[in-house]
Amino acid sequence: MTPPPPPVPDLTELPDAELLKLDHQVCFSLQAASRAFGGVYREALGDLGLTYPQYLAMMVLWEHGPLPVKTIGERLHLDSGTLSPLLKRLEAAGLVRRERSPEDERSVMVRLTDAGTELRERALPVPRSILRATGLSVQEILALQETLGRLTASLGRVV
Amino acid sequence: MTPPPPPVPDLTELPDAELLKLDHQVCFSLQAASRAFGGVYREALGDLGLTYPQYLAMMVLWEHGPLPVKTIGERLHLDSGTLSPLLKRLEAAGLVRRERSPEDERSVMVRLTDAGTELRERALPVPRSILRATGLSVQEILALQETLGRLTASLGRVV
DNA sequence: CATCATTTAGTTGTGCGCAATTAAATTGTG
DNA sequence: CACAATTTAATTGCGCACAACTAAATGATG
Repeated sequence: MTPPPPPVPDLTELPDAELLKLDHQVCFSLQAASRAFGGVYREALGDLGLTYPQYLAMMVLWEHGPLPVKTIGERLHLDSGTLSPLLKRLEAAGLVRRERSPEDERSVMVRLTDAGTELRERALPVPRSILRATGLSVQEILALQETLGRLTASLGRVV
Repeated sequence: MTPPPPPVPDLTELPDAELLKLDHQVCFSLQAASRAFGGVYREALGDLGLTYPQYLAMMVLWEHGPLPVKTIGERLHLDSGTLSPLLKRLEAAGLVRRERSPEDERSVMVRLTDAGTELRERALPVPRSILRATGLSVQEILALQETLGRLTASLGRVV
């Protein structure tokens, strides 16, 4: 990928103008990729009637079974301000039910309905088509995720 | 869409169930990093009274001078549905003026006010602090950008 | 030149993402 | 036990992203 390690500039040596460009590019690249993913997912998930964040929430439930809102939020790094309306929409679509936990009345358990469980079958082929659309090899994807993980940790906003 | 020899990633060996796990979603890593950037930018730009998308728009104007809305949108891959209210907010903040072009009355020219031009000085140290916050080396950043660029191109949603 | 198509912004509506606040239940402590 | 602190969701408000639509100006065509 980058076989020859040429004179590698340190951040402290670069002029502001250069940093401005670099900064612009890296954040912009990130958002552009994120937005491109959004478009592909919108197409892939349109038939299922899910948005991408809704799909993420469904995946957590498919994988782990009934969970309180808090746990879903931890898995997705989302707070109740985002999740509450999202889960309400999933409930309105008949995919989940929300009911307060008997043992702890603060907590709201979210569980799949039959329709929500069955939707998993139709969602199974989605990841493969998405990954194929990236044009990246498995190794590249893993390397990318590793870098992004470190980046996110450094930026320190795990929420 | 991709007539040239498709460099098919080696995904065929992994079972669907494995792919469907949250941990294997590149997109999730990407969005997490993107949101983490948002948080850091929010802190860095708070003093300037700018959001990150507003900062991007200001950067385009700082770099290129007065531009029609359409051109700003092309630079940032944003449409009028996003830009119109954003530019209105910048105008309300006294940073830009918007006036219809005399030679083409359809087009709206956006130009910096004095306050908008002067804001650039206060924005200059932002990129360095952002890049430092990433914890990545310059070569890692360049490699990341390269991968993200290919990714975005493959996903094919440049706008 | 009259009409239709295209271009350019704006508007509306939906759905995040997040900060700040509120309300209720639970826990901890004197 | 009483009361303060904490936990858990929900709500409100703001801004962005995008689709779908509208309105106005311009360009193209017969």
